[in-house]
Amino acid sequence: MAILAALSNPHRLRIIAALTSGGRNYVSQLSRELGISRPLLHLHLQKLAEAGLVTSQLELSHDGKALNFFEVTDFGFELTPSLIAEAAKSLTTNPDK
Amino acid sequence: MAILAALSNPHRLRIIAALTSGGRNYVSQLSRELGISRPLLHLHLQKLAEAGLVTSQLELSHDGKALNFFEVTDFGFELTPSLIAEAAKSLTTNPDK
DNA sequence: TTCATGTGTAAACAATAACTTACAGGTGTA
DNA sequence: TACACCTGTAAGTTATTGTTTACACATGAA
Repeated sequence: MAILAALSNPHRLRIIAALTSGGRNYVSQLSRELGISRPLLHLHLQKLAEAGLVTSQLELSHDGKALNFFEVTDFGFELTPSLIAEAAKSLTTNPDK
Repeated sequence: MAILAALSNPHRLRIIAALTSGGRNYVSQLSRELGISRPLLHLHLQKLAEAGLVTSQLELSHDGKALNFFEVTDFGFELTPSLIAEAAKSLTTNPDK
């Protein structure tokens, strides 16, 4: 559910695409490549991370800057009516929001 | 993309679940079973139909009422980083919204 | 005719999500 | 010190969704 919500946004799809094709990257660099503001990218990365679609690890560059690298987890989900029906059961009992 | 957006809503997941488990159903009846108002259900069904996840066909009941039956299409999608990366290409060239 | 059923949709409002701007802090180099 | 990078986040605004209420119309039965 959180995964579907995370993927229902053009920016976030492009973020995953960029990280998939170009490999891991840090926030500021990625924001330049995608042409979206850093705070906005930060927010989207946050949602993707909450959904477990990306992970981050803070690293120190050679010149001492702290860079937060993101990369996609190699997830795999299948979307079929029956699987959705199964997943939807957790909605009635567990009011997600 | 429209598919992902359509699935990123609790109501719509429950609609698919209900139609998958209980088979085809018409709007008013479904709204009673799910406990959501008919206009609201109508709107959600509309979005699901636009995404191609459900189809509808108008039928006449024995007593002459026009009933609009909905059923799920047996779709199947796989969600992986590379498939998303591929799908995201159509976003840059084709501004969906 | 009136009532109960079914259909659809427009309009107004409420709740979320998206986005920008602005701030606060860190390091290394000139 | 001042600048150029990097990080994060809070606040305010705009845009998008979701939701309700109310309308309009059609059919069969009482």
